This record gives sequence, structure tokens and C-alpha cells, in this order.
Amino acid sequence: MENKPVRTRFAPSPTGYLHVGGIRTALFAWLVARQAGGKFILRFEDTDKKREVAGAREHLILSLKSLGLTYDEGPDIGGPLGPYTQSERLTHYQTWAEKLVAAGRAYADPYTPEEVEAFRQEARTKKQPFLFRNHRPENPPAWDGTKPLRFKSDPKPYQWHDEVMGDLHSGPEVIDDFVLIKSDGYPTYNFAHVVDDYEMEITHIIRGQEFIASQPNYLNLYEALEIERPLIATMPHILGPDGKKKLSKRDGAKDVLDYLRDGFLPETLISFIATLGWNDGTEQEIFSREELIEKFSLGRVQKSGAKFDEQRLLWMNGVRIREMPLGDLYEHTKDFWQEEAEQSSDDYKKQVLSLVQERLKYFGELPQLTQFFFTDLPVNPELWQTHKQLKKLEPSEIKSLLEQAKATIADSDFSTDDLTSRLNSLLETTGQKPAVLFSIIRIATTQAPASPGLADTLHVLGKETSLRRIDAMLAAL
RNA sequence: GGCCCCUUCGUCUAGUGGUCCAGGACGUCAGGUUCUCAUCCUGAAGAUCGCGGGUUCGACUCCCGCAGGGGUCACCA
Repeated sequence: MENKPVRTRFAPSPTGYLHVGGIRTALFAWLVARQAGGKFILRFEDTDKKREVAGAREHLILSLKSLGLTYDEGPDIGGPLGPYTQSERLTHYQTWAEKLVAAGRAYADPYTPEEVEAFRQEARTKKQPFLFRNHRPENPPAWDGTKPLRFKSDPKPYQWHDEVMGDLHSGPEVIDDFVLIKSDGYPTYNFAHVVDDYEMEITHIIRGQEFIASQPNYLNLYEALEIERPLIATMPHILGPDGKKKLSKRDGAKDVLDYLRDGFLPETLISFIATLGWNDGTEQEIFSREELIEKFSLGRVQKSGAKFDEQRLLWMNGVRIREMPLGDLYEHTKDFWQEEAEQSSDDYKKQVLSLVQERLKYFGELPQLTQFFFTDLPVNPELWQTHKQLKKLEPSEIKSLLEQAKATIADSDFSTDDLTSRLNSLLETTGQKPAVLFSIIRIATTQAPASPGLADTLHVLGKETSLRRIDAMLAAL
């Protein structure tokens, strides 16, 4: 373990998409590798043919790439210690399995699945944990590949260090004769990952909490295989909305790619997921990718699970959007404008964007925020009839004020400054409060319940559109 | 049921014996910023630190017990 180059891995099974819980394991492994200047490896654990989902591999790869979690070795790009797909490594497992058989540390399981199930049921009715080794056969048949190969365990207590959980321990009662190679010839996760991590020279195993209970079995296997084990770091689960059970696809956990499609920035997702259970000990709330690489440490990862809070994600993304230079921001919004906006110039859209930048939380809400900049909305009487100042006025008064507004605006060059000063002097000549006068003009020109500041909005809308909409409103009053 | 892990404001968290009758952030509420929405600023409410015992001059911090929650006990990962 002395000064080996750091190599971490993310080893999903291609059974579906990645939600925030899954991506976090990947993120932390990636951070550990990048921080140490080591390698981050992707490995597909496809030893369960039944659960495999078509297209999942591409989807997983896309998810990692979209978030910028680049890997140095993997199924699609290869590497010196491949292949990186378990189904292509069957001979490796075979070799190690034979070694165990030869050493008397593995044996063929002679029972039928039904018989094993009966043992299991028996244990369950007795409310006892199921241990296969209680049924370990006296004279097992030779292993010919048609029966599962089981590990002949050596039950003993263990204590070990976990980079996140601290010092853990267990008794001999949790050690069992688990299956190494299934009757279909594929290895189990329990066996395959140990072999692969060793052969791929992995230095840190970073995985979810569900593996903590089987860790002693792995420790036992490392001994039988006579290989050194990597460092272990067990991540707490991210909890679903109920705050109890771990986040799962069944409960509607979203695909991380969906967040990207909704218009959340990859940087936000990275920062948000990292700080869900990790902080650097200061009061910093948002971290850039570079800061995370620099400051992350497994030792400061929370031991308890954390609930996923979308409100916080929304806030964080809003902060990032507001900080972003307009040009960069515009690049990111390319796919999110409404259809009608396609006819508008980049320059016009940039102006619109700068007006909504501070109220944008994610790009998916761009159309609803900017709709009136691109289309004339129908006159909506409800807007002034429910307005708490305007509803007290007669339509004739509104009409009169709007006509005066139209007159002064018509003479404007439509620069923001000129519009501002004209609107201000109109306030004086009419003796009206902004709440009344500005609201009338704003409603007339946008027909929207909310919009950016009036002068800015008029300036971007332009003279022609502004006057046309005022006329439409006048006609409706 | 056995074993293992976890437990600070609604949420994410700071906190490693005294500086904590517990700090920050999100959210909420109130006020301010020439109209709306948002931003920004200010302020407020919000955790007897799961409970009960110890140890100590002193405990959120150490020890013991309990409770609650979670994980696991597959030829799934």
C-alpha cells in the first residue's frame, strides 16, 4: 500500500440509468483519483444477464461524460489492465477459482436451488440468519462447472478501517460460504470485484452502504486468495423524499441526465451532490470542480444518510446562473428557447437573457419567463381586474393614462435611459404612483403576470412592438 | 429475529471537554430597494444537540444502557 499510484473505479452494472445516489459514488471516486493525480476507471459489472438492460452501457457512459467525470480506462476506451467488462474476463475468474479449489478453499455446491431455498426458509422460520456453511457437504462432488462453486470460508472475527465509517468490526457469525461462480459460468459480484480490483490495481474501493455487511466475507476471501486489499470507503445512502429509505429508481429517483435536460448545469450537480454529505469544514456552500478536487477528503464525508433537497439544488443552480458571464450563459441556453425564438437574432435573445438571468433557476423555465418577448399574447383582462391598485380604477382612467404613456413613448428613441426619464416625468405630470402607471404599461406591453423592469423590457421589446401592444390593449378597454 | 451502521433547526450541515442556553446555508416569515416576478440588503422564527444514566469543576463532544431509523442475512449488484 506504500505509495502505489492511486487508482479508483466506478463499477456499475448496466441495469439502468444513474440517479444522484449512484452518481455520487462515481463523483467521489473520481475526486479521489483526480486529487491524487491517479487514474479513474470505469468497469461494467455485467455478470447478471437477466437484469441487463439494453442501452444501459451507453447511458451510463453518457451520464459520466455529461457531468465531466472523465475516466482514464474503461470498456469503450480500453487501457493496460483490461478488458473492463466482466463478461469478457471469465477466464480470469476461472483461474482464480481453480486456485481456490486447489487450495481446498472452494467446493462445488451439490444442492439444487430448491434445497438451498428450503434451508433458507428453515432459518427464516427460526428467525435466524441463513448460513450456508451450516449445510456444508462432507464430500462435495468435483466442480465441473454445472454446479455453483462456493467459497469455503474460514469464519473469524474481523476489525477493519473504513475511510468514511471509521473502525468497523464483526464476529465470525457473519462469515459464510458464498457463491463464487454461478452455475451459468459467470462469477458473482462478490468474487468478480475482488479479482478485478486486484488485477486492475485498484487502491480505493468506494461503494455504497449496502456492502458493509458483506465486507467481512470479502476480507476472508482476500486472505484465501492471498492478495492485498484496497482501502475501503463506504458511502452513506442518499435518502428519498420520505427521508428514510435510500433513494431508488422505484421511488421515482430521477435520472441525472434528466436534470441536465431540465437545464441544470453539470457544475451545479457536481457541487450539489458533493455537498450532500460532505463539506470542507468552512462555511463555503458552493464549490467549483477545481475546488472540489483540491479540498475533497473521504474523511470528511458524513456517516449518516442525507435527504435529497431539490429546493437547495434550485438555489444553487440559480446562484451559478447569476454568476455566469452572459456569453457563457447564452451558450448553455441554446436548446431551451421556445420555438418562436428561433426567428429572433442571437443579439436579441442575449438581451432577453440578460433581463431574465437573475430570475432563472434552470434553463427549462426559460420559455415561460420569456414568452412575451417573442409572441404577442392576447389581451388578458384578468391582469388589471385583479391588480390590487388597478381594479379600483375605471377603464376610462386606465385608458387615459395608457394614452398619455403611448404619446410620450412614441417620441422616445427607446434607449433605456430615455425611456426611464420619460416614464419618470410622466409620473410627475400625471401625479400617479409607479404602482399604478407602470403596472398599466407593463401589463399592456407584456400581458404577463410577471416581467423584468419596465424600462428594460420596453427597450428590448422595441418601439414597434410596444406601441402595437399598447394599441391592442387600448382597443380592448 | 441475528449481525452491523447511523441519530445536531423542516432540510443540508459546523462542532473532536469550557470560546455553544449551539454557528452557517436552503426553505419559511416580515421589512426595504420607483410597478409585477426575481435579485440584492436587513431582520425574525426555527435544534432543551434521539432518550436515560454515568465520568468530569464542566459534555453536543468521553463511557454505558435504551429507543428510533437504516443496511444485510440471493446462483442481484
